[in-house]
Amino acid sequence: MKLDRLGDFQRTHRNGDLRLDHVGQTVRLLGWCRRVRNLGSLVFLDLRDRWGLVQLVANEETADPELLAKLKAVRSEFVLAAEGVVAERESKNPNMATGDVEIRLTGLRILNTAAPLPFPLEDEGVGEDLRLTYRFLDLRREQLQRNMLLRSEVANLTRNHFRELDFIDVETPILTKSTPEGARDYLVPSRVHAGEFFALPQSPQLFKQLLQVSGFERYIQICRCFRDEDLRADRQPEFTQVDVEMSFVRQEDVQGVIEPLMVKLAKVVGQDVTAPFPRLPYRDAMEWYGSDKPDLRCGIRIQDATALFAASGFNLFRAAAESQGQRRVRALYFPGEAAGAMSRKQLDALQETAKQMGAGGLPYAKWGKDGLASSFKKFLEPADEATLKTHLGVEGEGLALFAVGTDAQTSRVLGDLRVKVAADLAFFEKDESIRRALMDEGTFQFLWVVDFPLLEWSEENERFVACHHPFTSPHPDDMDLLETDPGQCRAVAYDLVLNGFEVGGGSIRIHDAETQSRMFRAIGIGEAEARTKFGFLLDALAFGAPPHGGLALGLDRLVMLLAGVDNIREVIAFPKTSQARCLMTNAPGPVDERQLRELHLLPEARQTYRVGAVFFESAEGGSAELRGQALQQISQLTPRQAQGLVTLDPNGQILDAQTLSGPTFEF
RNA sequence: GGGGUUGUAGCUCAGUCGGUUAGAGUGCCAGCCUGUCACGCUGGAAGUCGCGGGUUCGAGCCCCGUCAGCCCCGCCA
Repeated sequence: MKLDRLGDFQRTHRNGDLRLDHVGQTVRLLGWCRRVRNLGSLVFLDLRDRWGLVQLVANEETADPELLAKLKAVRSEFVLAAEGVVAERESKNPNMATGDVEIRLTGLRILNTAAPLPFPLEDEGVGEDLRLTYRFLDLRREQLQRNMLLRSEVANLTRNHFRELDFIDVETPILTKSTPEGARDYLVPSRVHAGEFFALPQSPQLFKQLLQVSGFERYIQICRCFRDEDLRADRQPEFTQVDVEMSFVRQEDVQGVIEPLMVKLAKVVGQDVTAPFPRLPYRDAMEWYGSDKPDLRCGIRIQDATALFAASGFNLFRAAAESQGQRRVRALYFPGEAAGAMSRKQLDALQETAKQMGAGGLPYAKWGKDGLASSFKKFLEPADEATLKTHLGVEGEGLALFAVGTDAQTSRVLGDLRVKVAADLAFFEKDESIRRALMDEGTFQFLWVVDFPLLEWSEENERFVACHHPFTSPHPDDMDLLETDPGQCRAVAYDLVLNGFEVGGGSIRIHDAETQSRMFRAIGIGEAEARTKFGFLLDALAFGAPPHGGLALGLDRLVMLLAGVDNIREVIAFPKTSQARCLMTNAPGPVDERQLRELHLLPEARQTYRVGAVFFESAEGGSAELRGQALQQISQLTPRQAQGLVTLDPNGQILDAQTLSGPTFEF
């Protein structure tokens, strides 16, 4: 098909903006054909641009035959420039923003054709591998256009927010140094320095701290970070971080800068949230919610029920009560008729889930229409039941689930079931207030989890490792524990949590060399090692480092939650699959051997040198040093007639040498 | 590294107990159609049943392996 040129065509309006006010005006529009409806001598076409959709029309009576023929040749996703007059429609479409008007065509340019798309843009259920292979088409879909627009809006609001607060945006290196602690690094081989590597940043952590030493006081960067770890629905190997660092601040100061930003961002998607957000110590979060990132849309709390079973006939529970706190009985109580109506089959399914999370079983007590049903009913005297009901706060119907074990075990199981079960029950629960208590869908529940432990014991490394990172300040009240009981030492570290997702994390940093040394010592990094790995940081701390702290927000995850989608790929233009591939570009891919050699990742190939007493040169390149070696070899081999072919391996070892007869001038 | 799940026409899917020529909707192509807007009607083309092997008289279906997508555990300072 012969294409038209854009030429001097100038767009006069955005397609989505046209209204009855425009009737009578001649307009020039650009965009893609969403669909043609050809009724024979009357043809409709929906033209889409970034701002909306408008209907074009032409008919046999009024339109130029050539124009009509051209219009009929248009297929979905052709790129068009259209000129026409805005007219009120004969039959209006109330489902369309521009549904009152249409454009009576007076001119049409086909700027480009389009092959039939591999998948329909309207369809929601298209396979994700296909969508990722043709991501440029996928991004034409309304949902992704909306998501990318939202993301852009969030980034702009964020920049403006920090700009108003006098933060400075500083770029930090992408080619940087591998950090020994934490996630696996993506490595970049250095061509100039054989055998050495850059690492892509997991975060600009040290740089932003050094910028505080430099005196910038308030730093912000929206930057890409990289972690070579396995993916999840909310985790990509490269991701964007809103990176913040401030001098002369306490934890509350950092939080006080972030909270109003969250209020603004929530507002973009019509959510009213109020600052300050609740602060929840890590210990309470684990005790009440079994998670360090609790979803507070669910109001149910884990309760300790150990003491109730001190004299129980149920051995499992009594043994825990007698374990002196080593093991406990903890419970979740879900009120409501939906909970009381849980079937045996559903409870069995829950038990399976619990077992997969490492629980031995899932004892339950259910108060339904027919009274009490329980997996340990035979051990429950009427008096015990009454105590249990009082303790758990049972009124009317409901379901209690129990877990027995160490705190870590029971937290994990109950923390997970808390949200899962509550969400399921809320779906069926008829009582509005109970439903809200179970799961208040459609709200944003921010909170800060604070007072994280500074260190945790790593079985793998047989030493303590930093929970957050090794630059996190110990809690001032716990400073002595660093040496006496490191596991109990709290950190001045805080996570921002939204609806069960960690959307940010930060800490007050260590700003004096002595504390930093104590920290390194606590995690088994010796003085020499600290010097090699973090020498520049230790130096910096020695030259007037101000007290400082900050935080990083996961922009992708935040936008995901704002967009109300359950996958981070939906808010990233060109994401990787869960196997860390790009299906569109097929990255990562193999590279030429030549490239590998340049990067010193493959040994240099064997090389044959033509050498002679008068001059020598390489036949196919080779290395200058080895040419000299080849010459030496041939002169030893044939002292009088030093000319020939010498093949050396990359280390200069002779693989083959032969003399050539006669003078060497013919080279 | 481990577990689960999916893979059939361009797309979304159905496919019974292992049994004749693997179907539907949609998209695509052609024709008709003056008020459509998921236009309608008629006709047509379209398949390496992810790939490889095995069992069987016979495999889309059963078995083994493998690849890819998705979810989870480990991992993610």
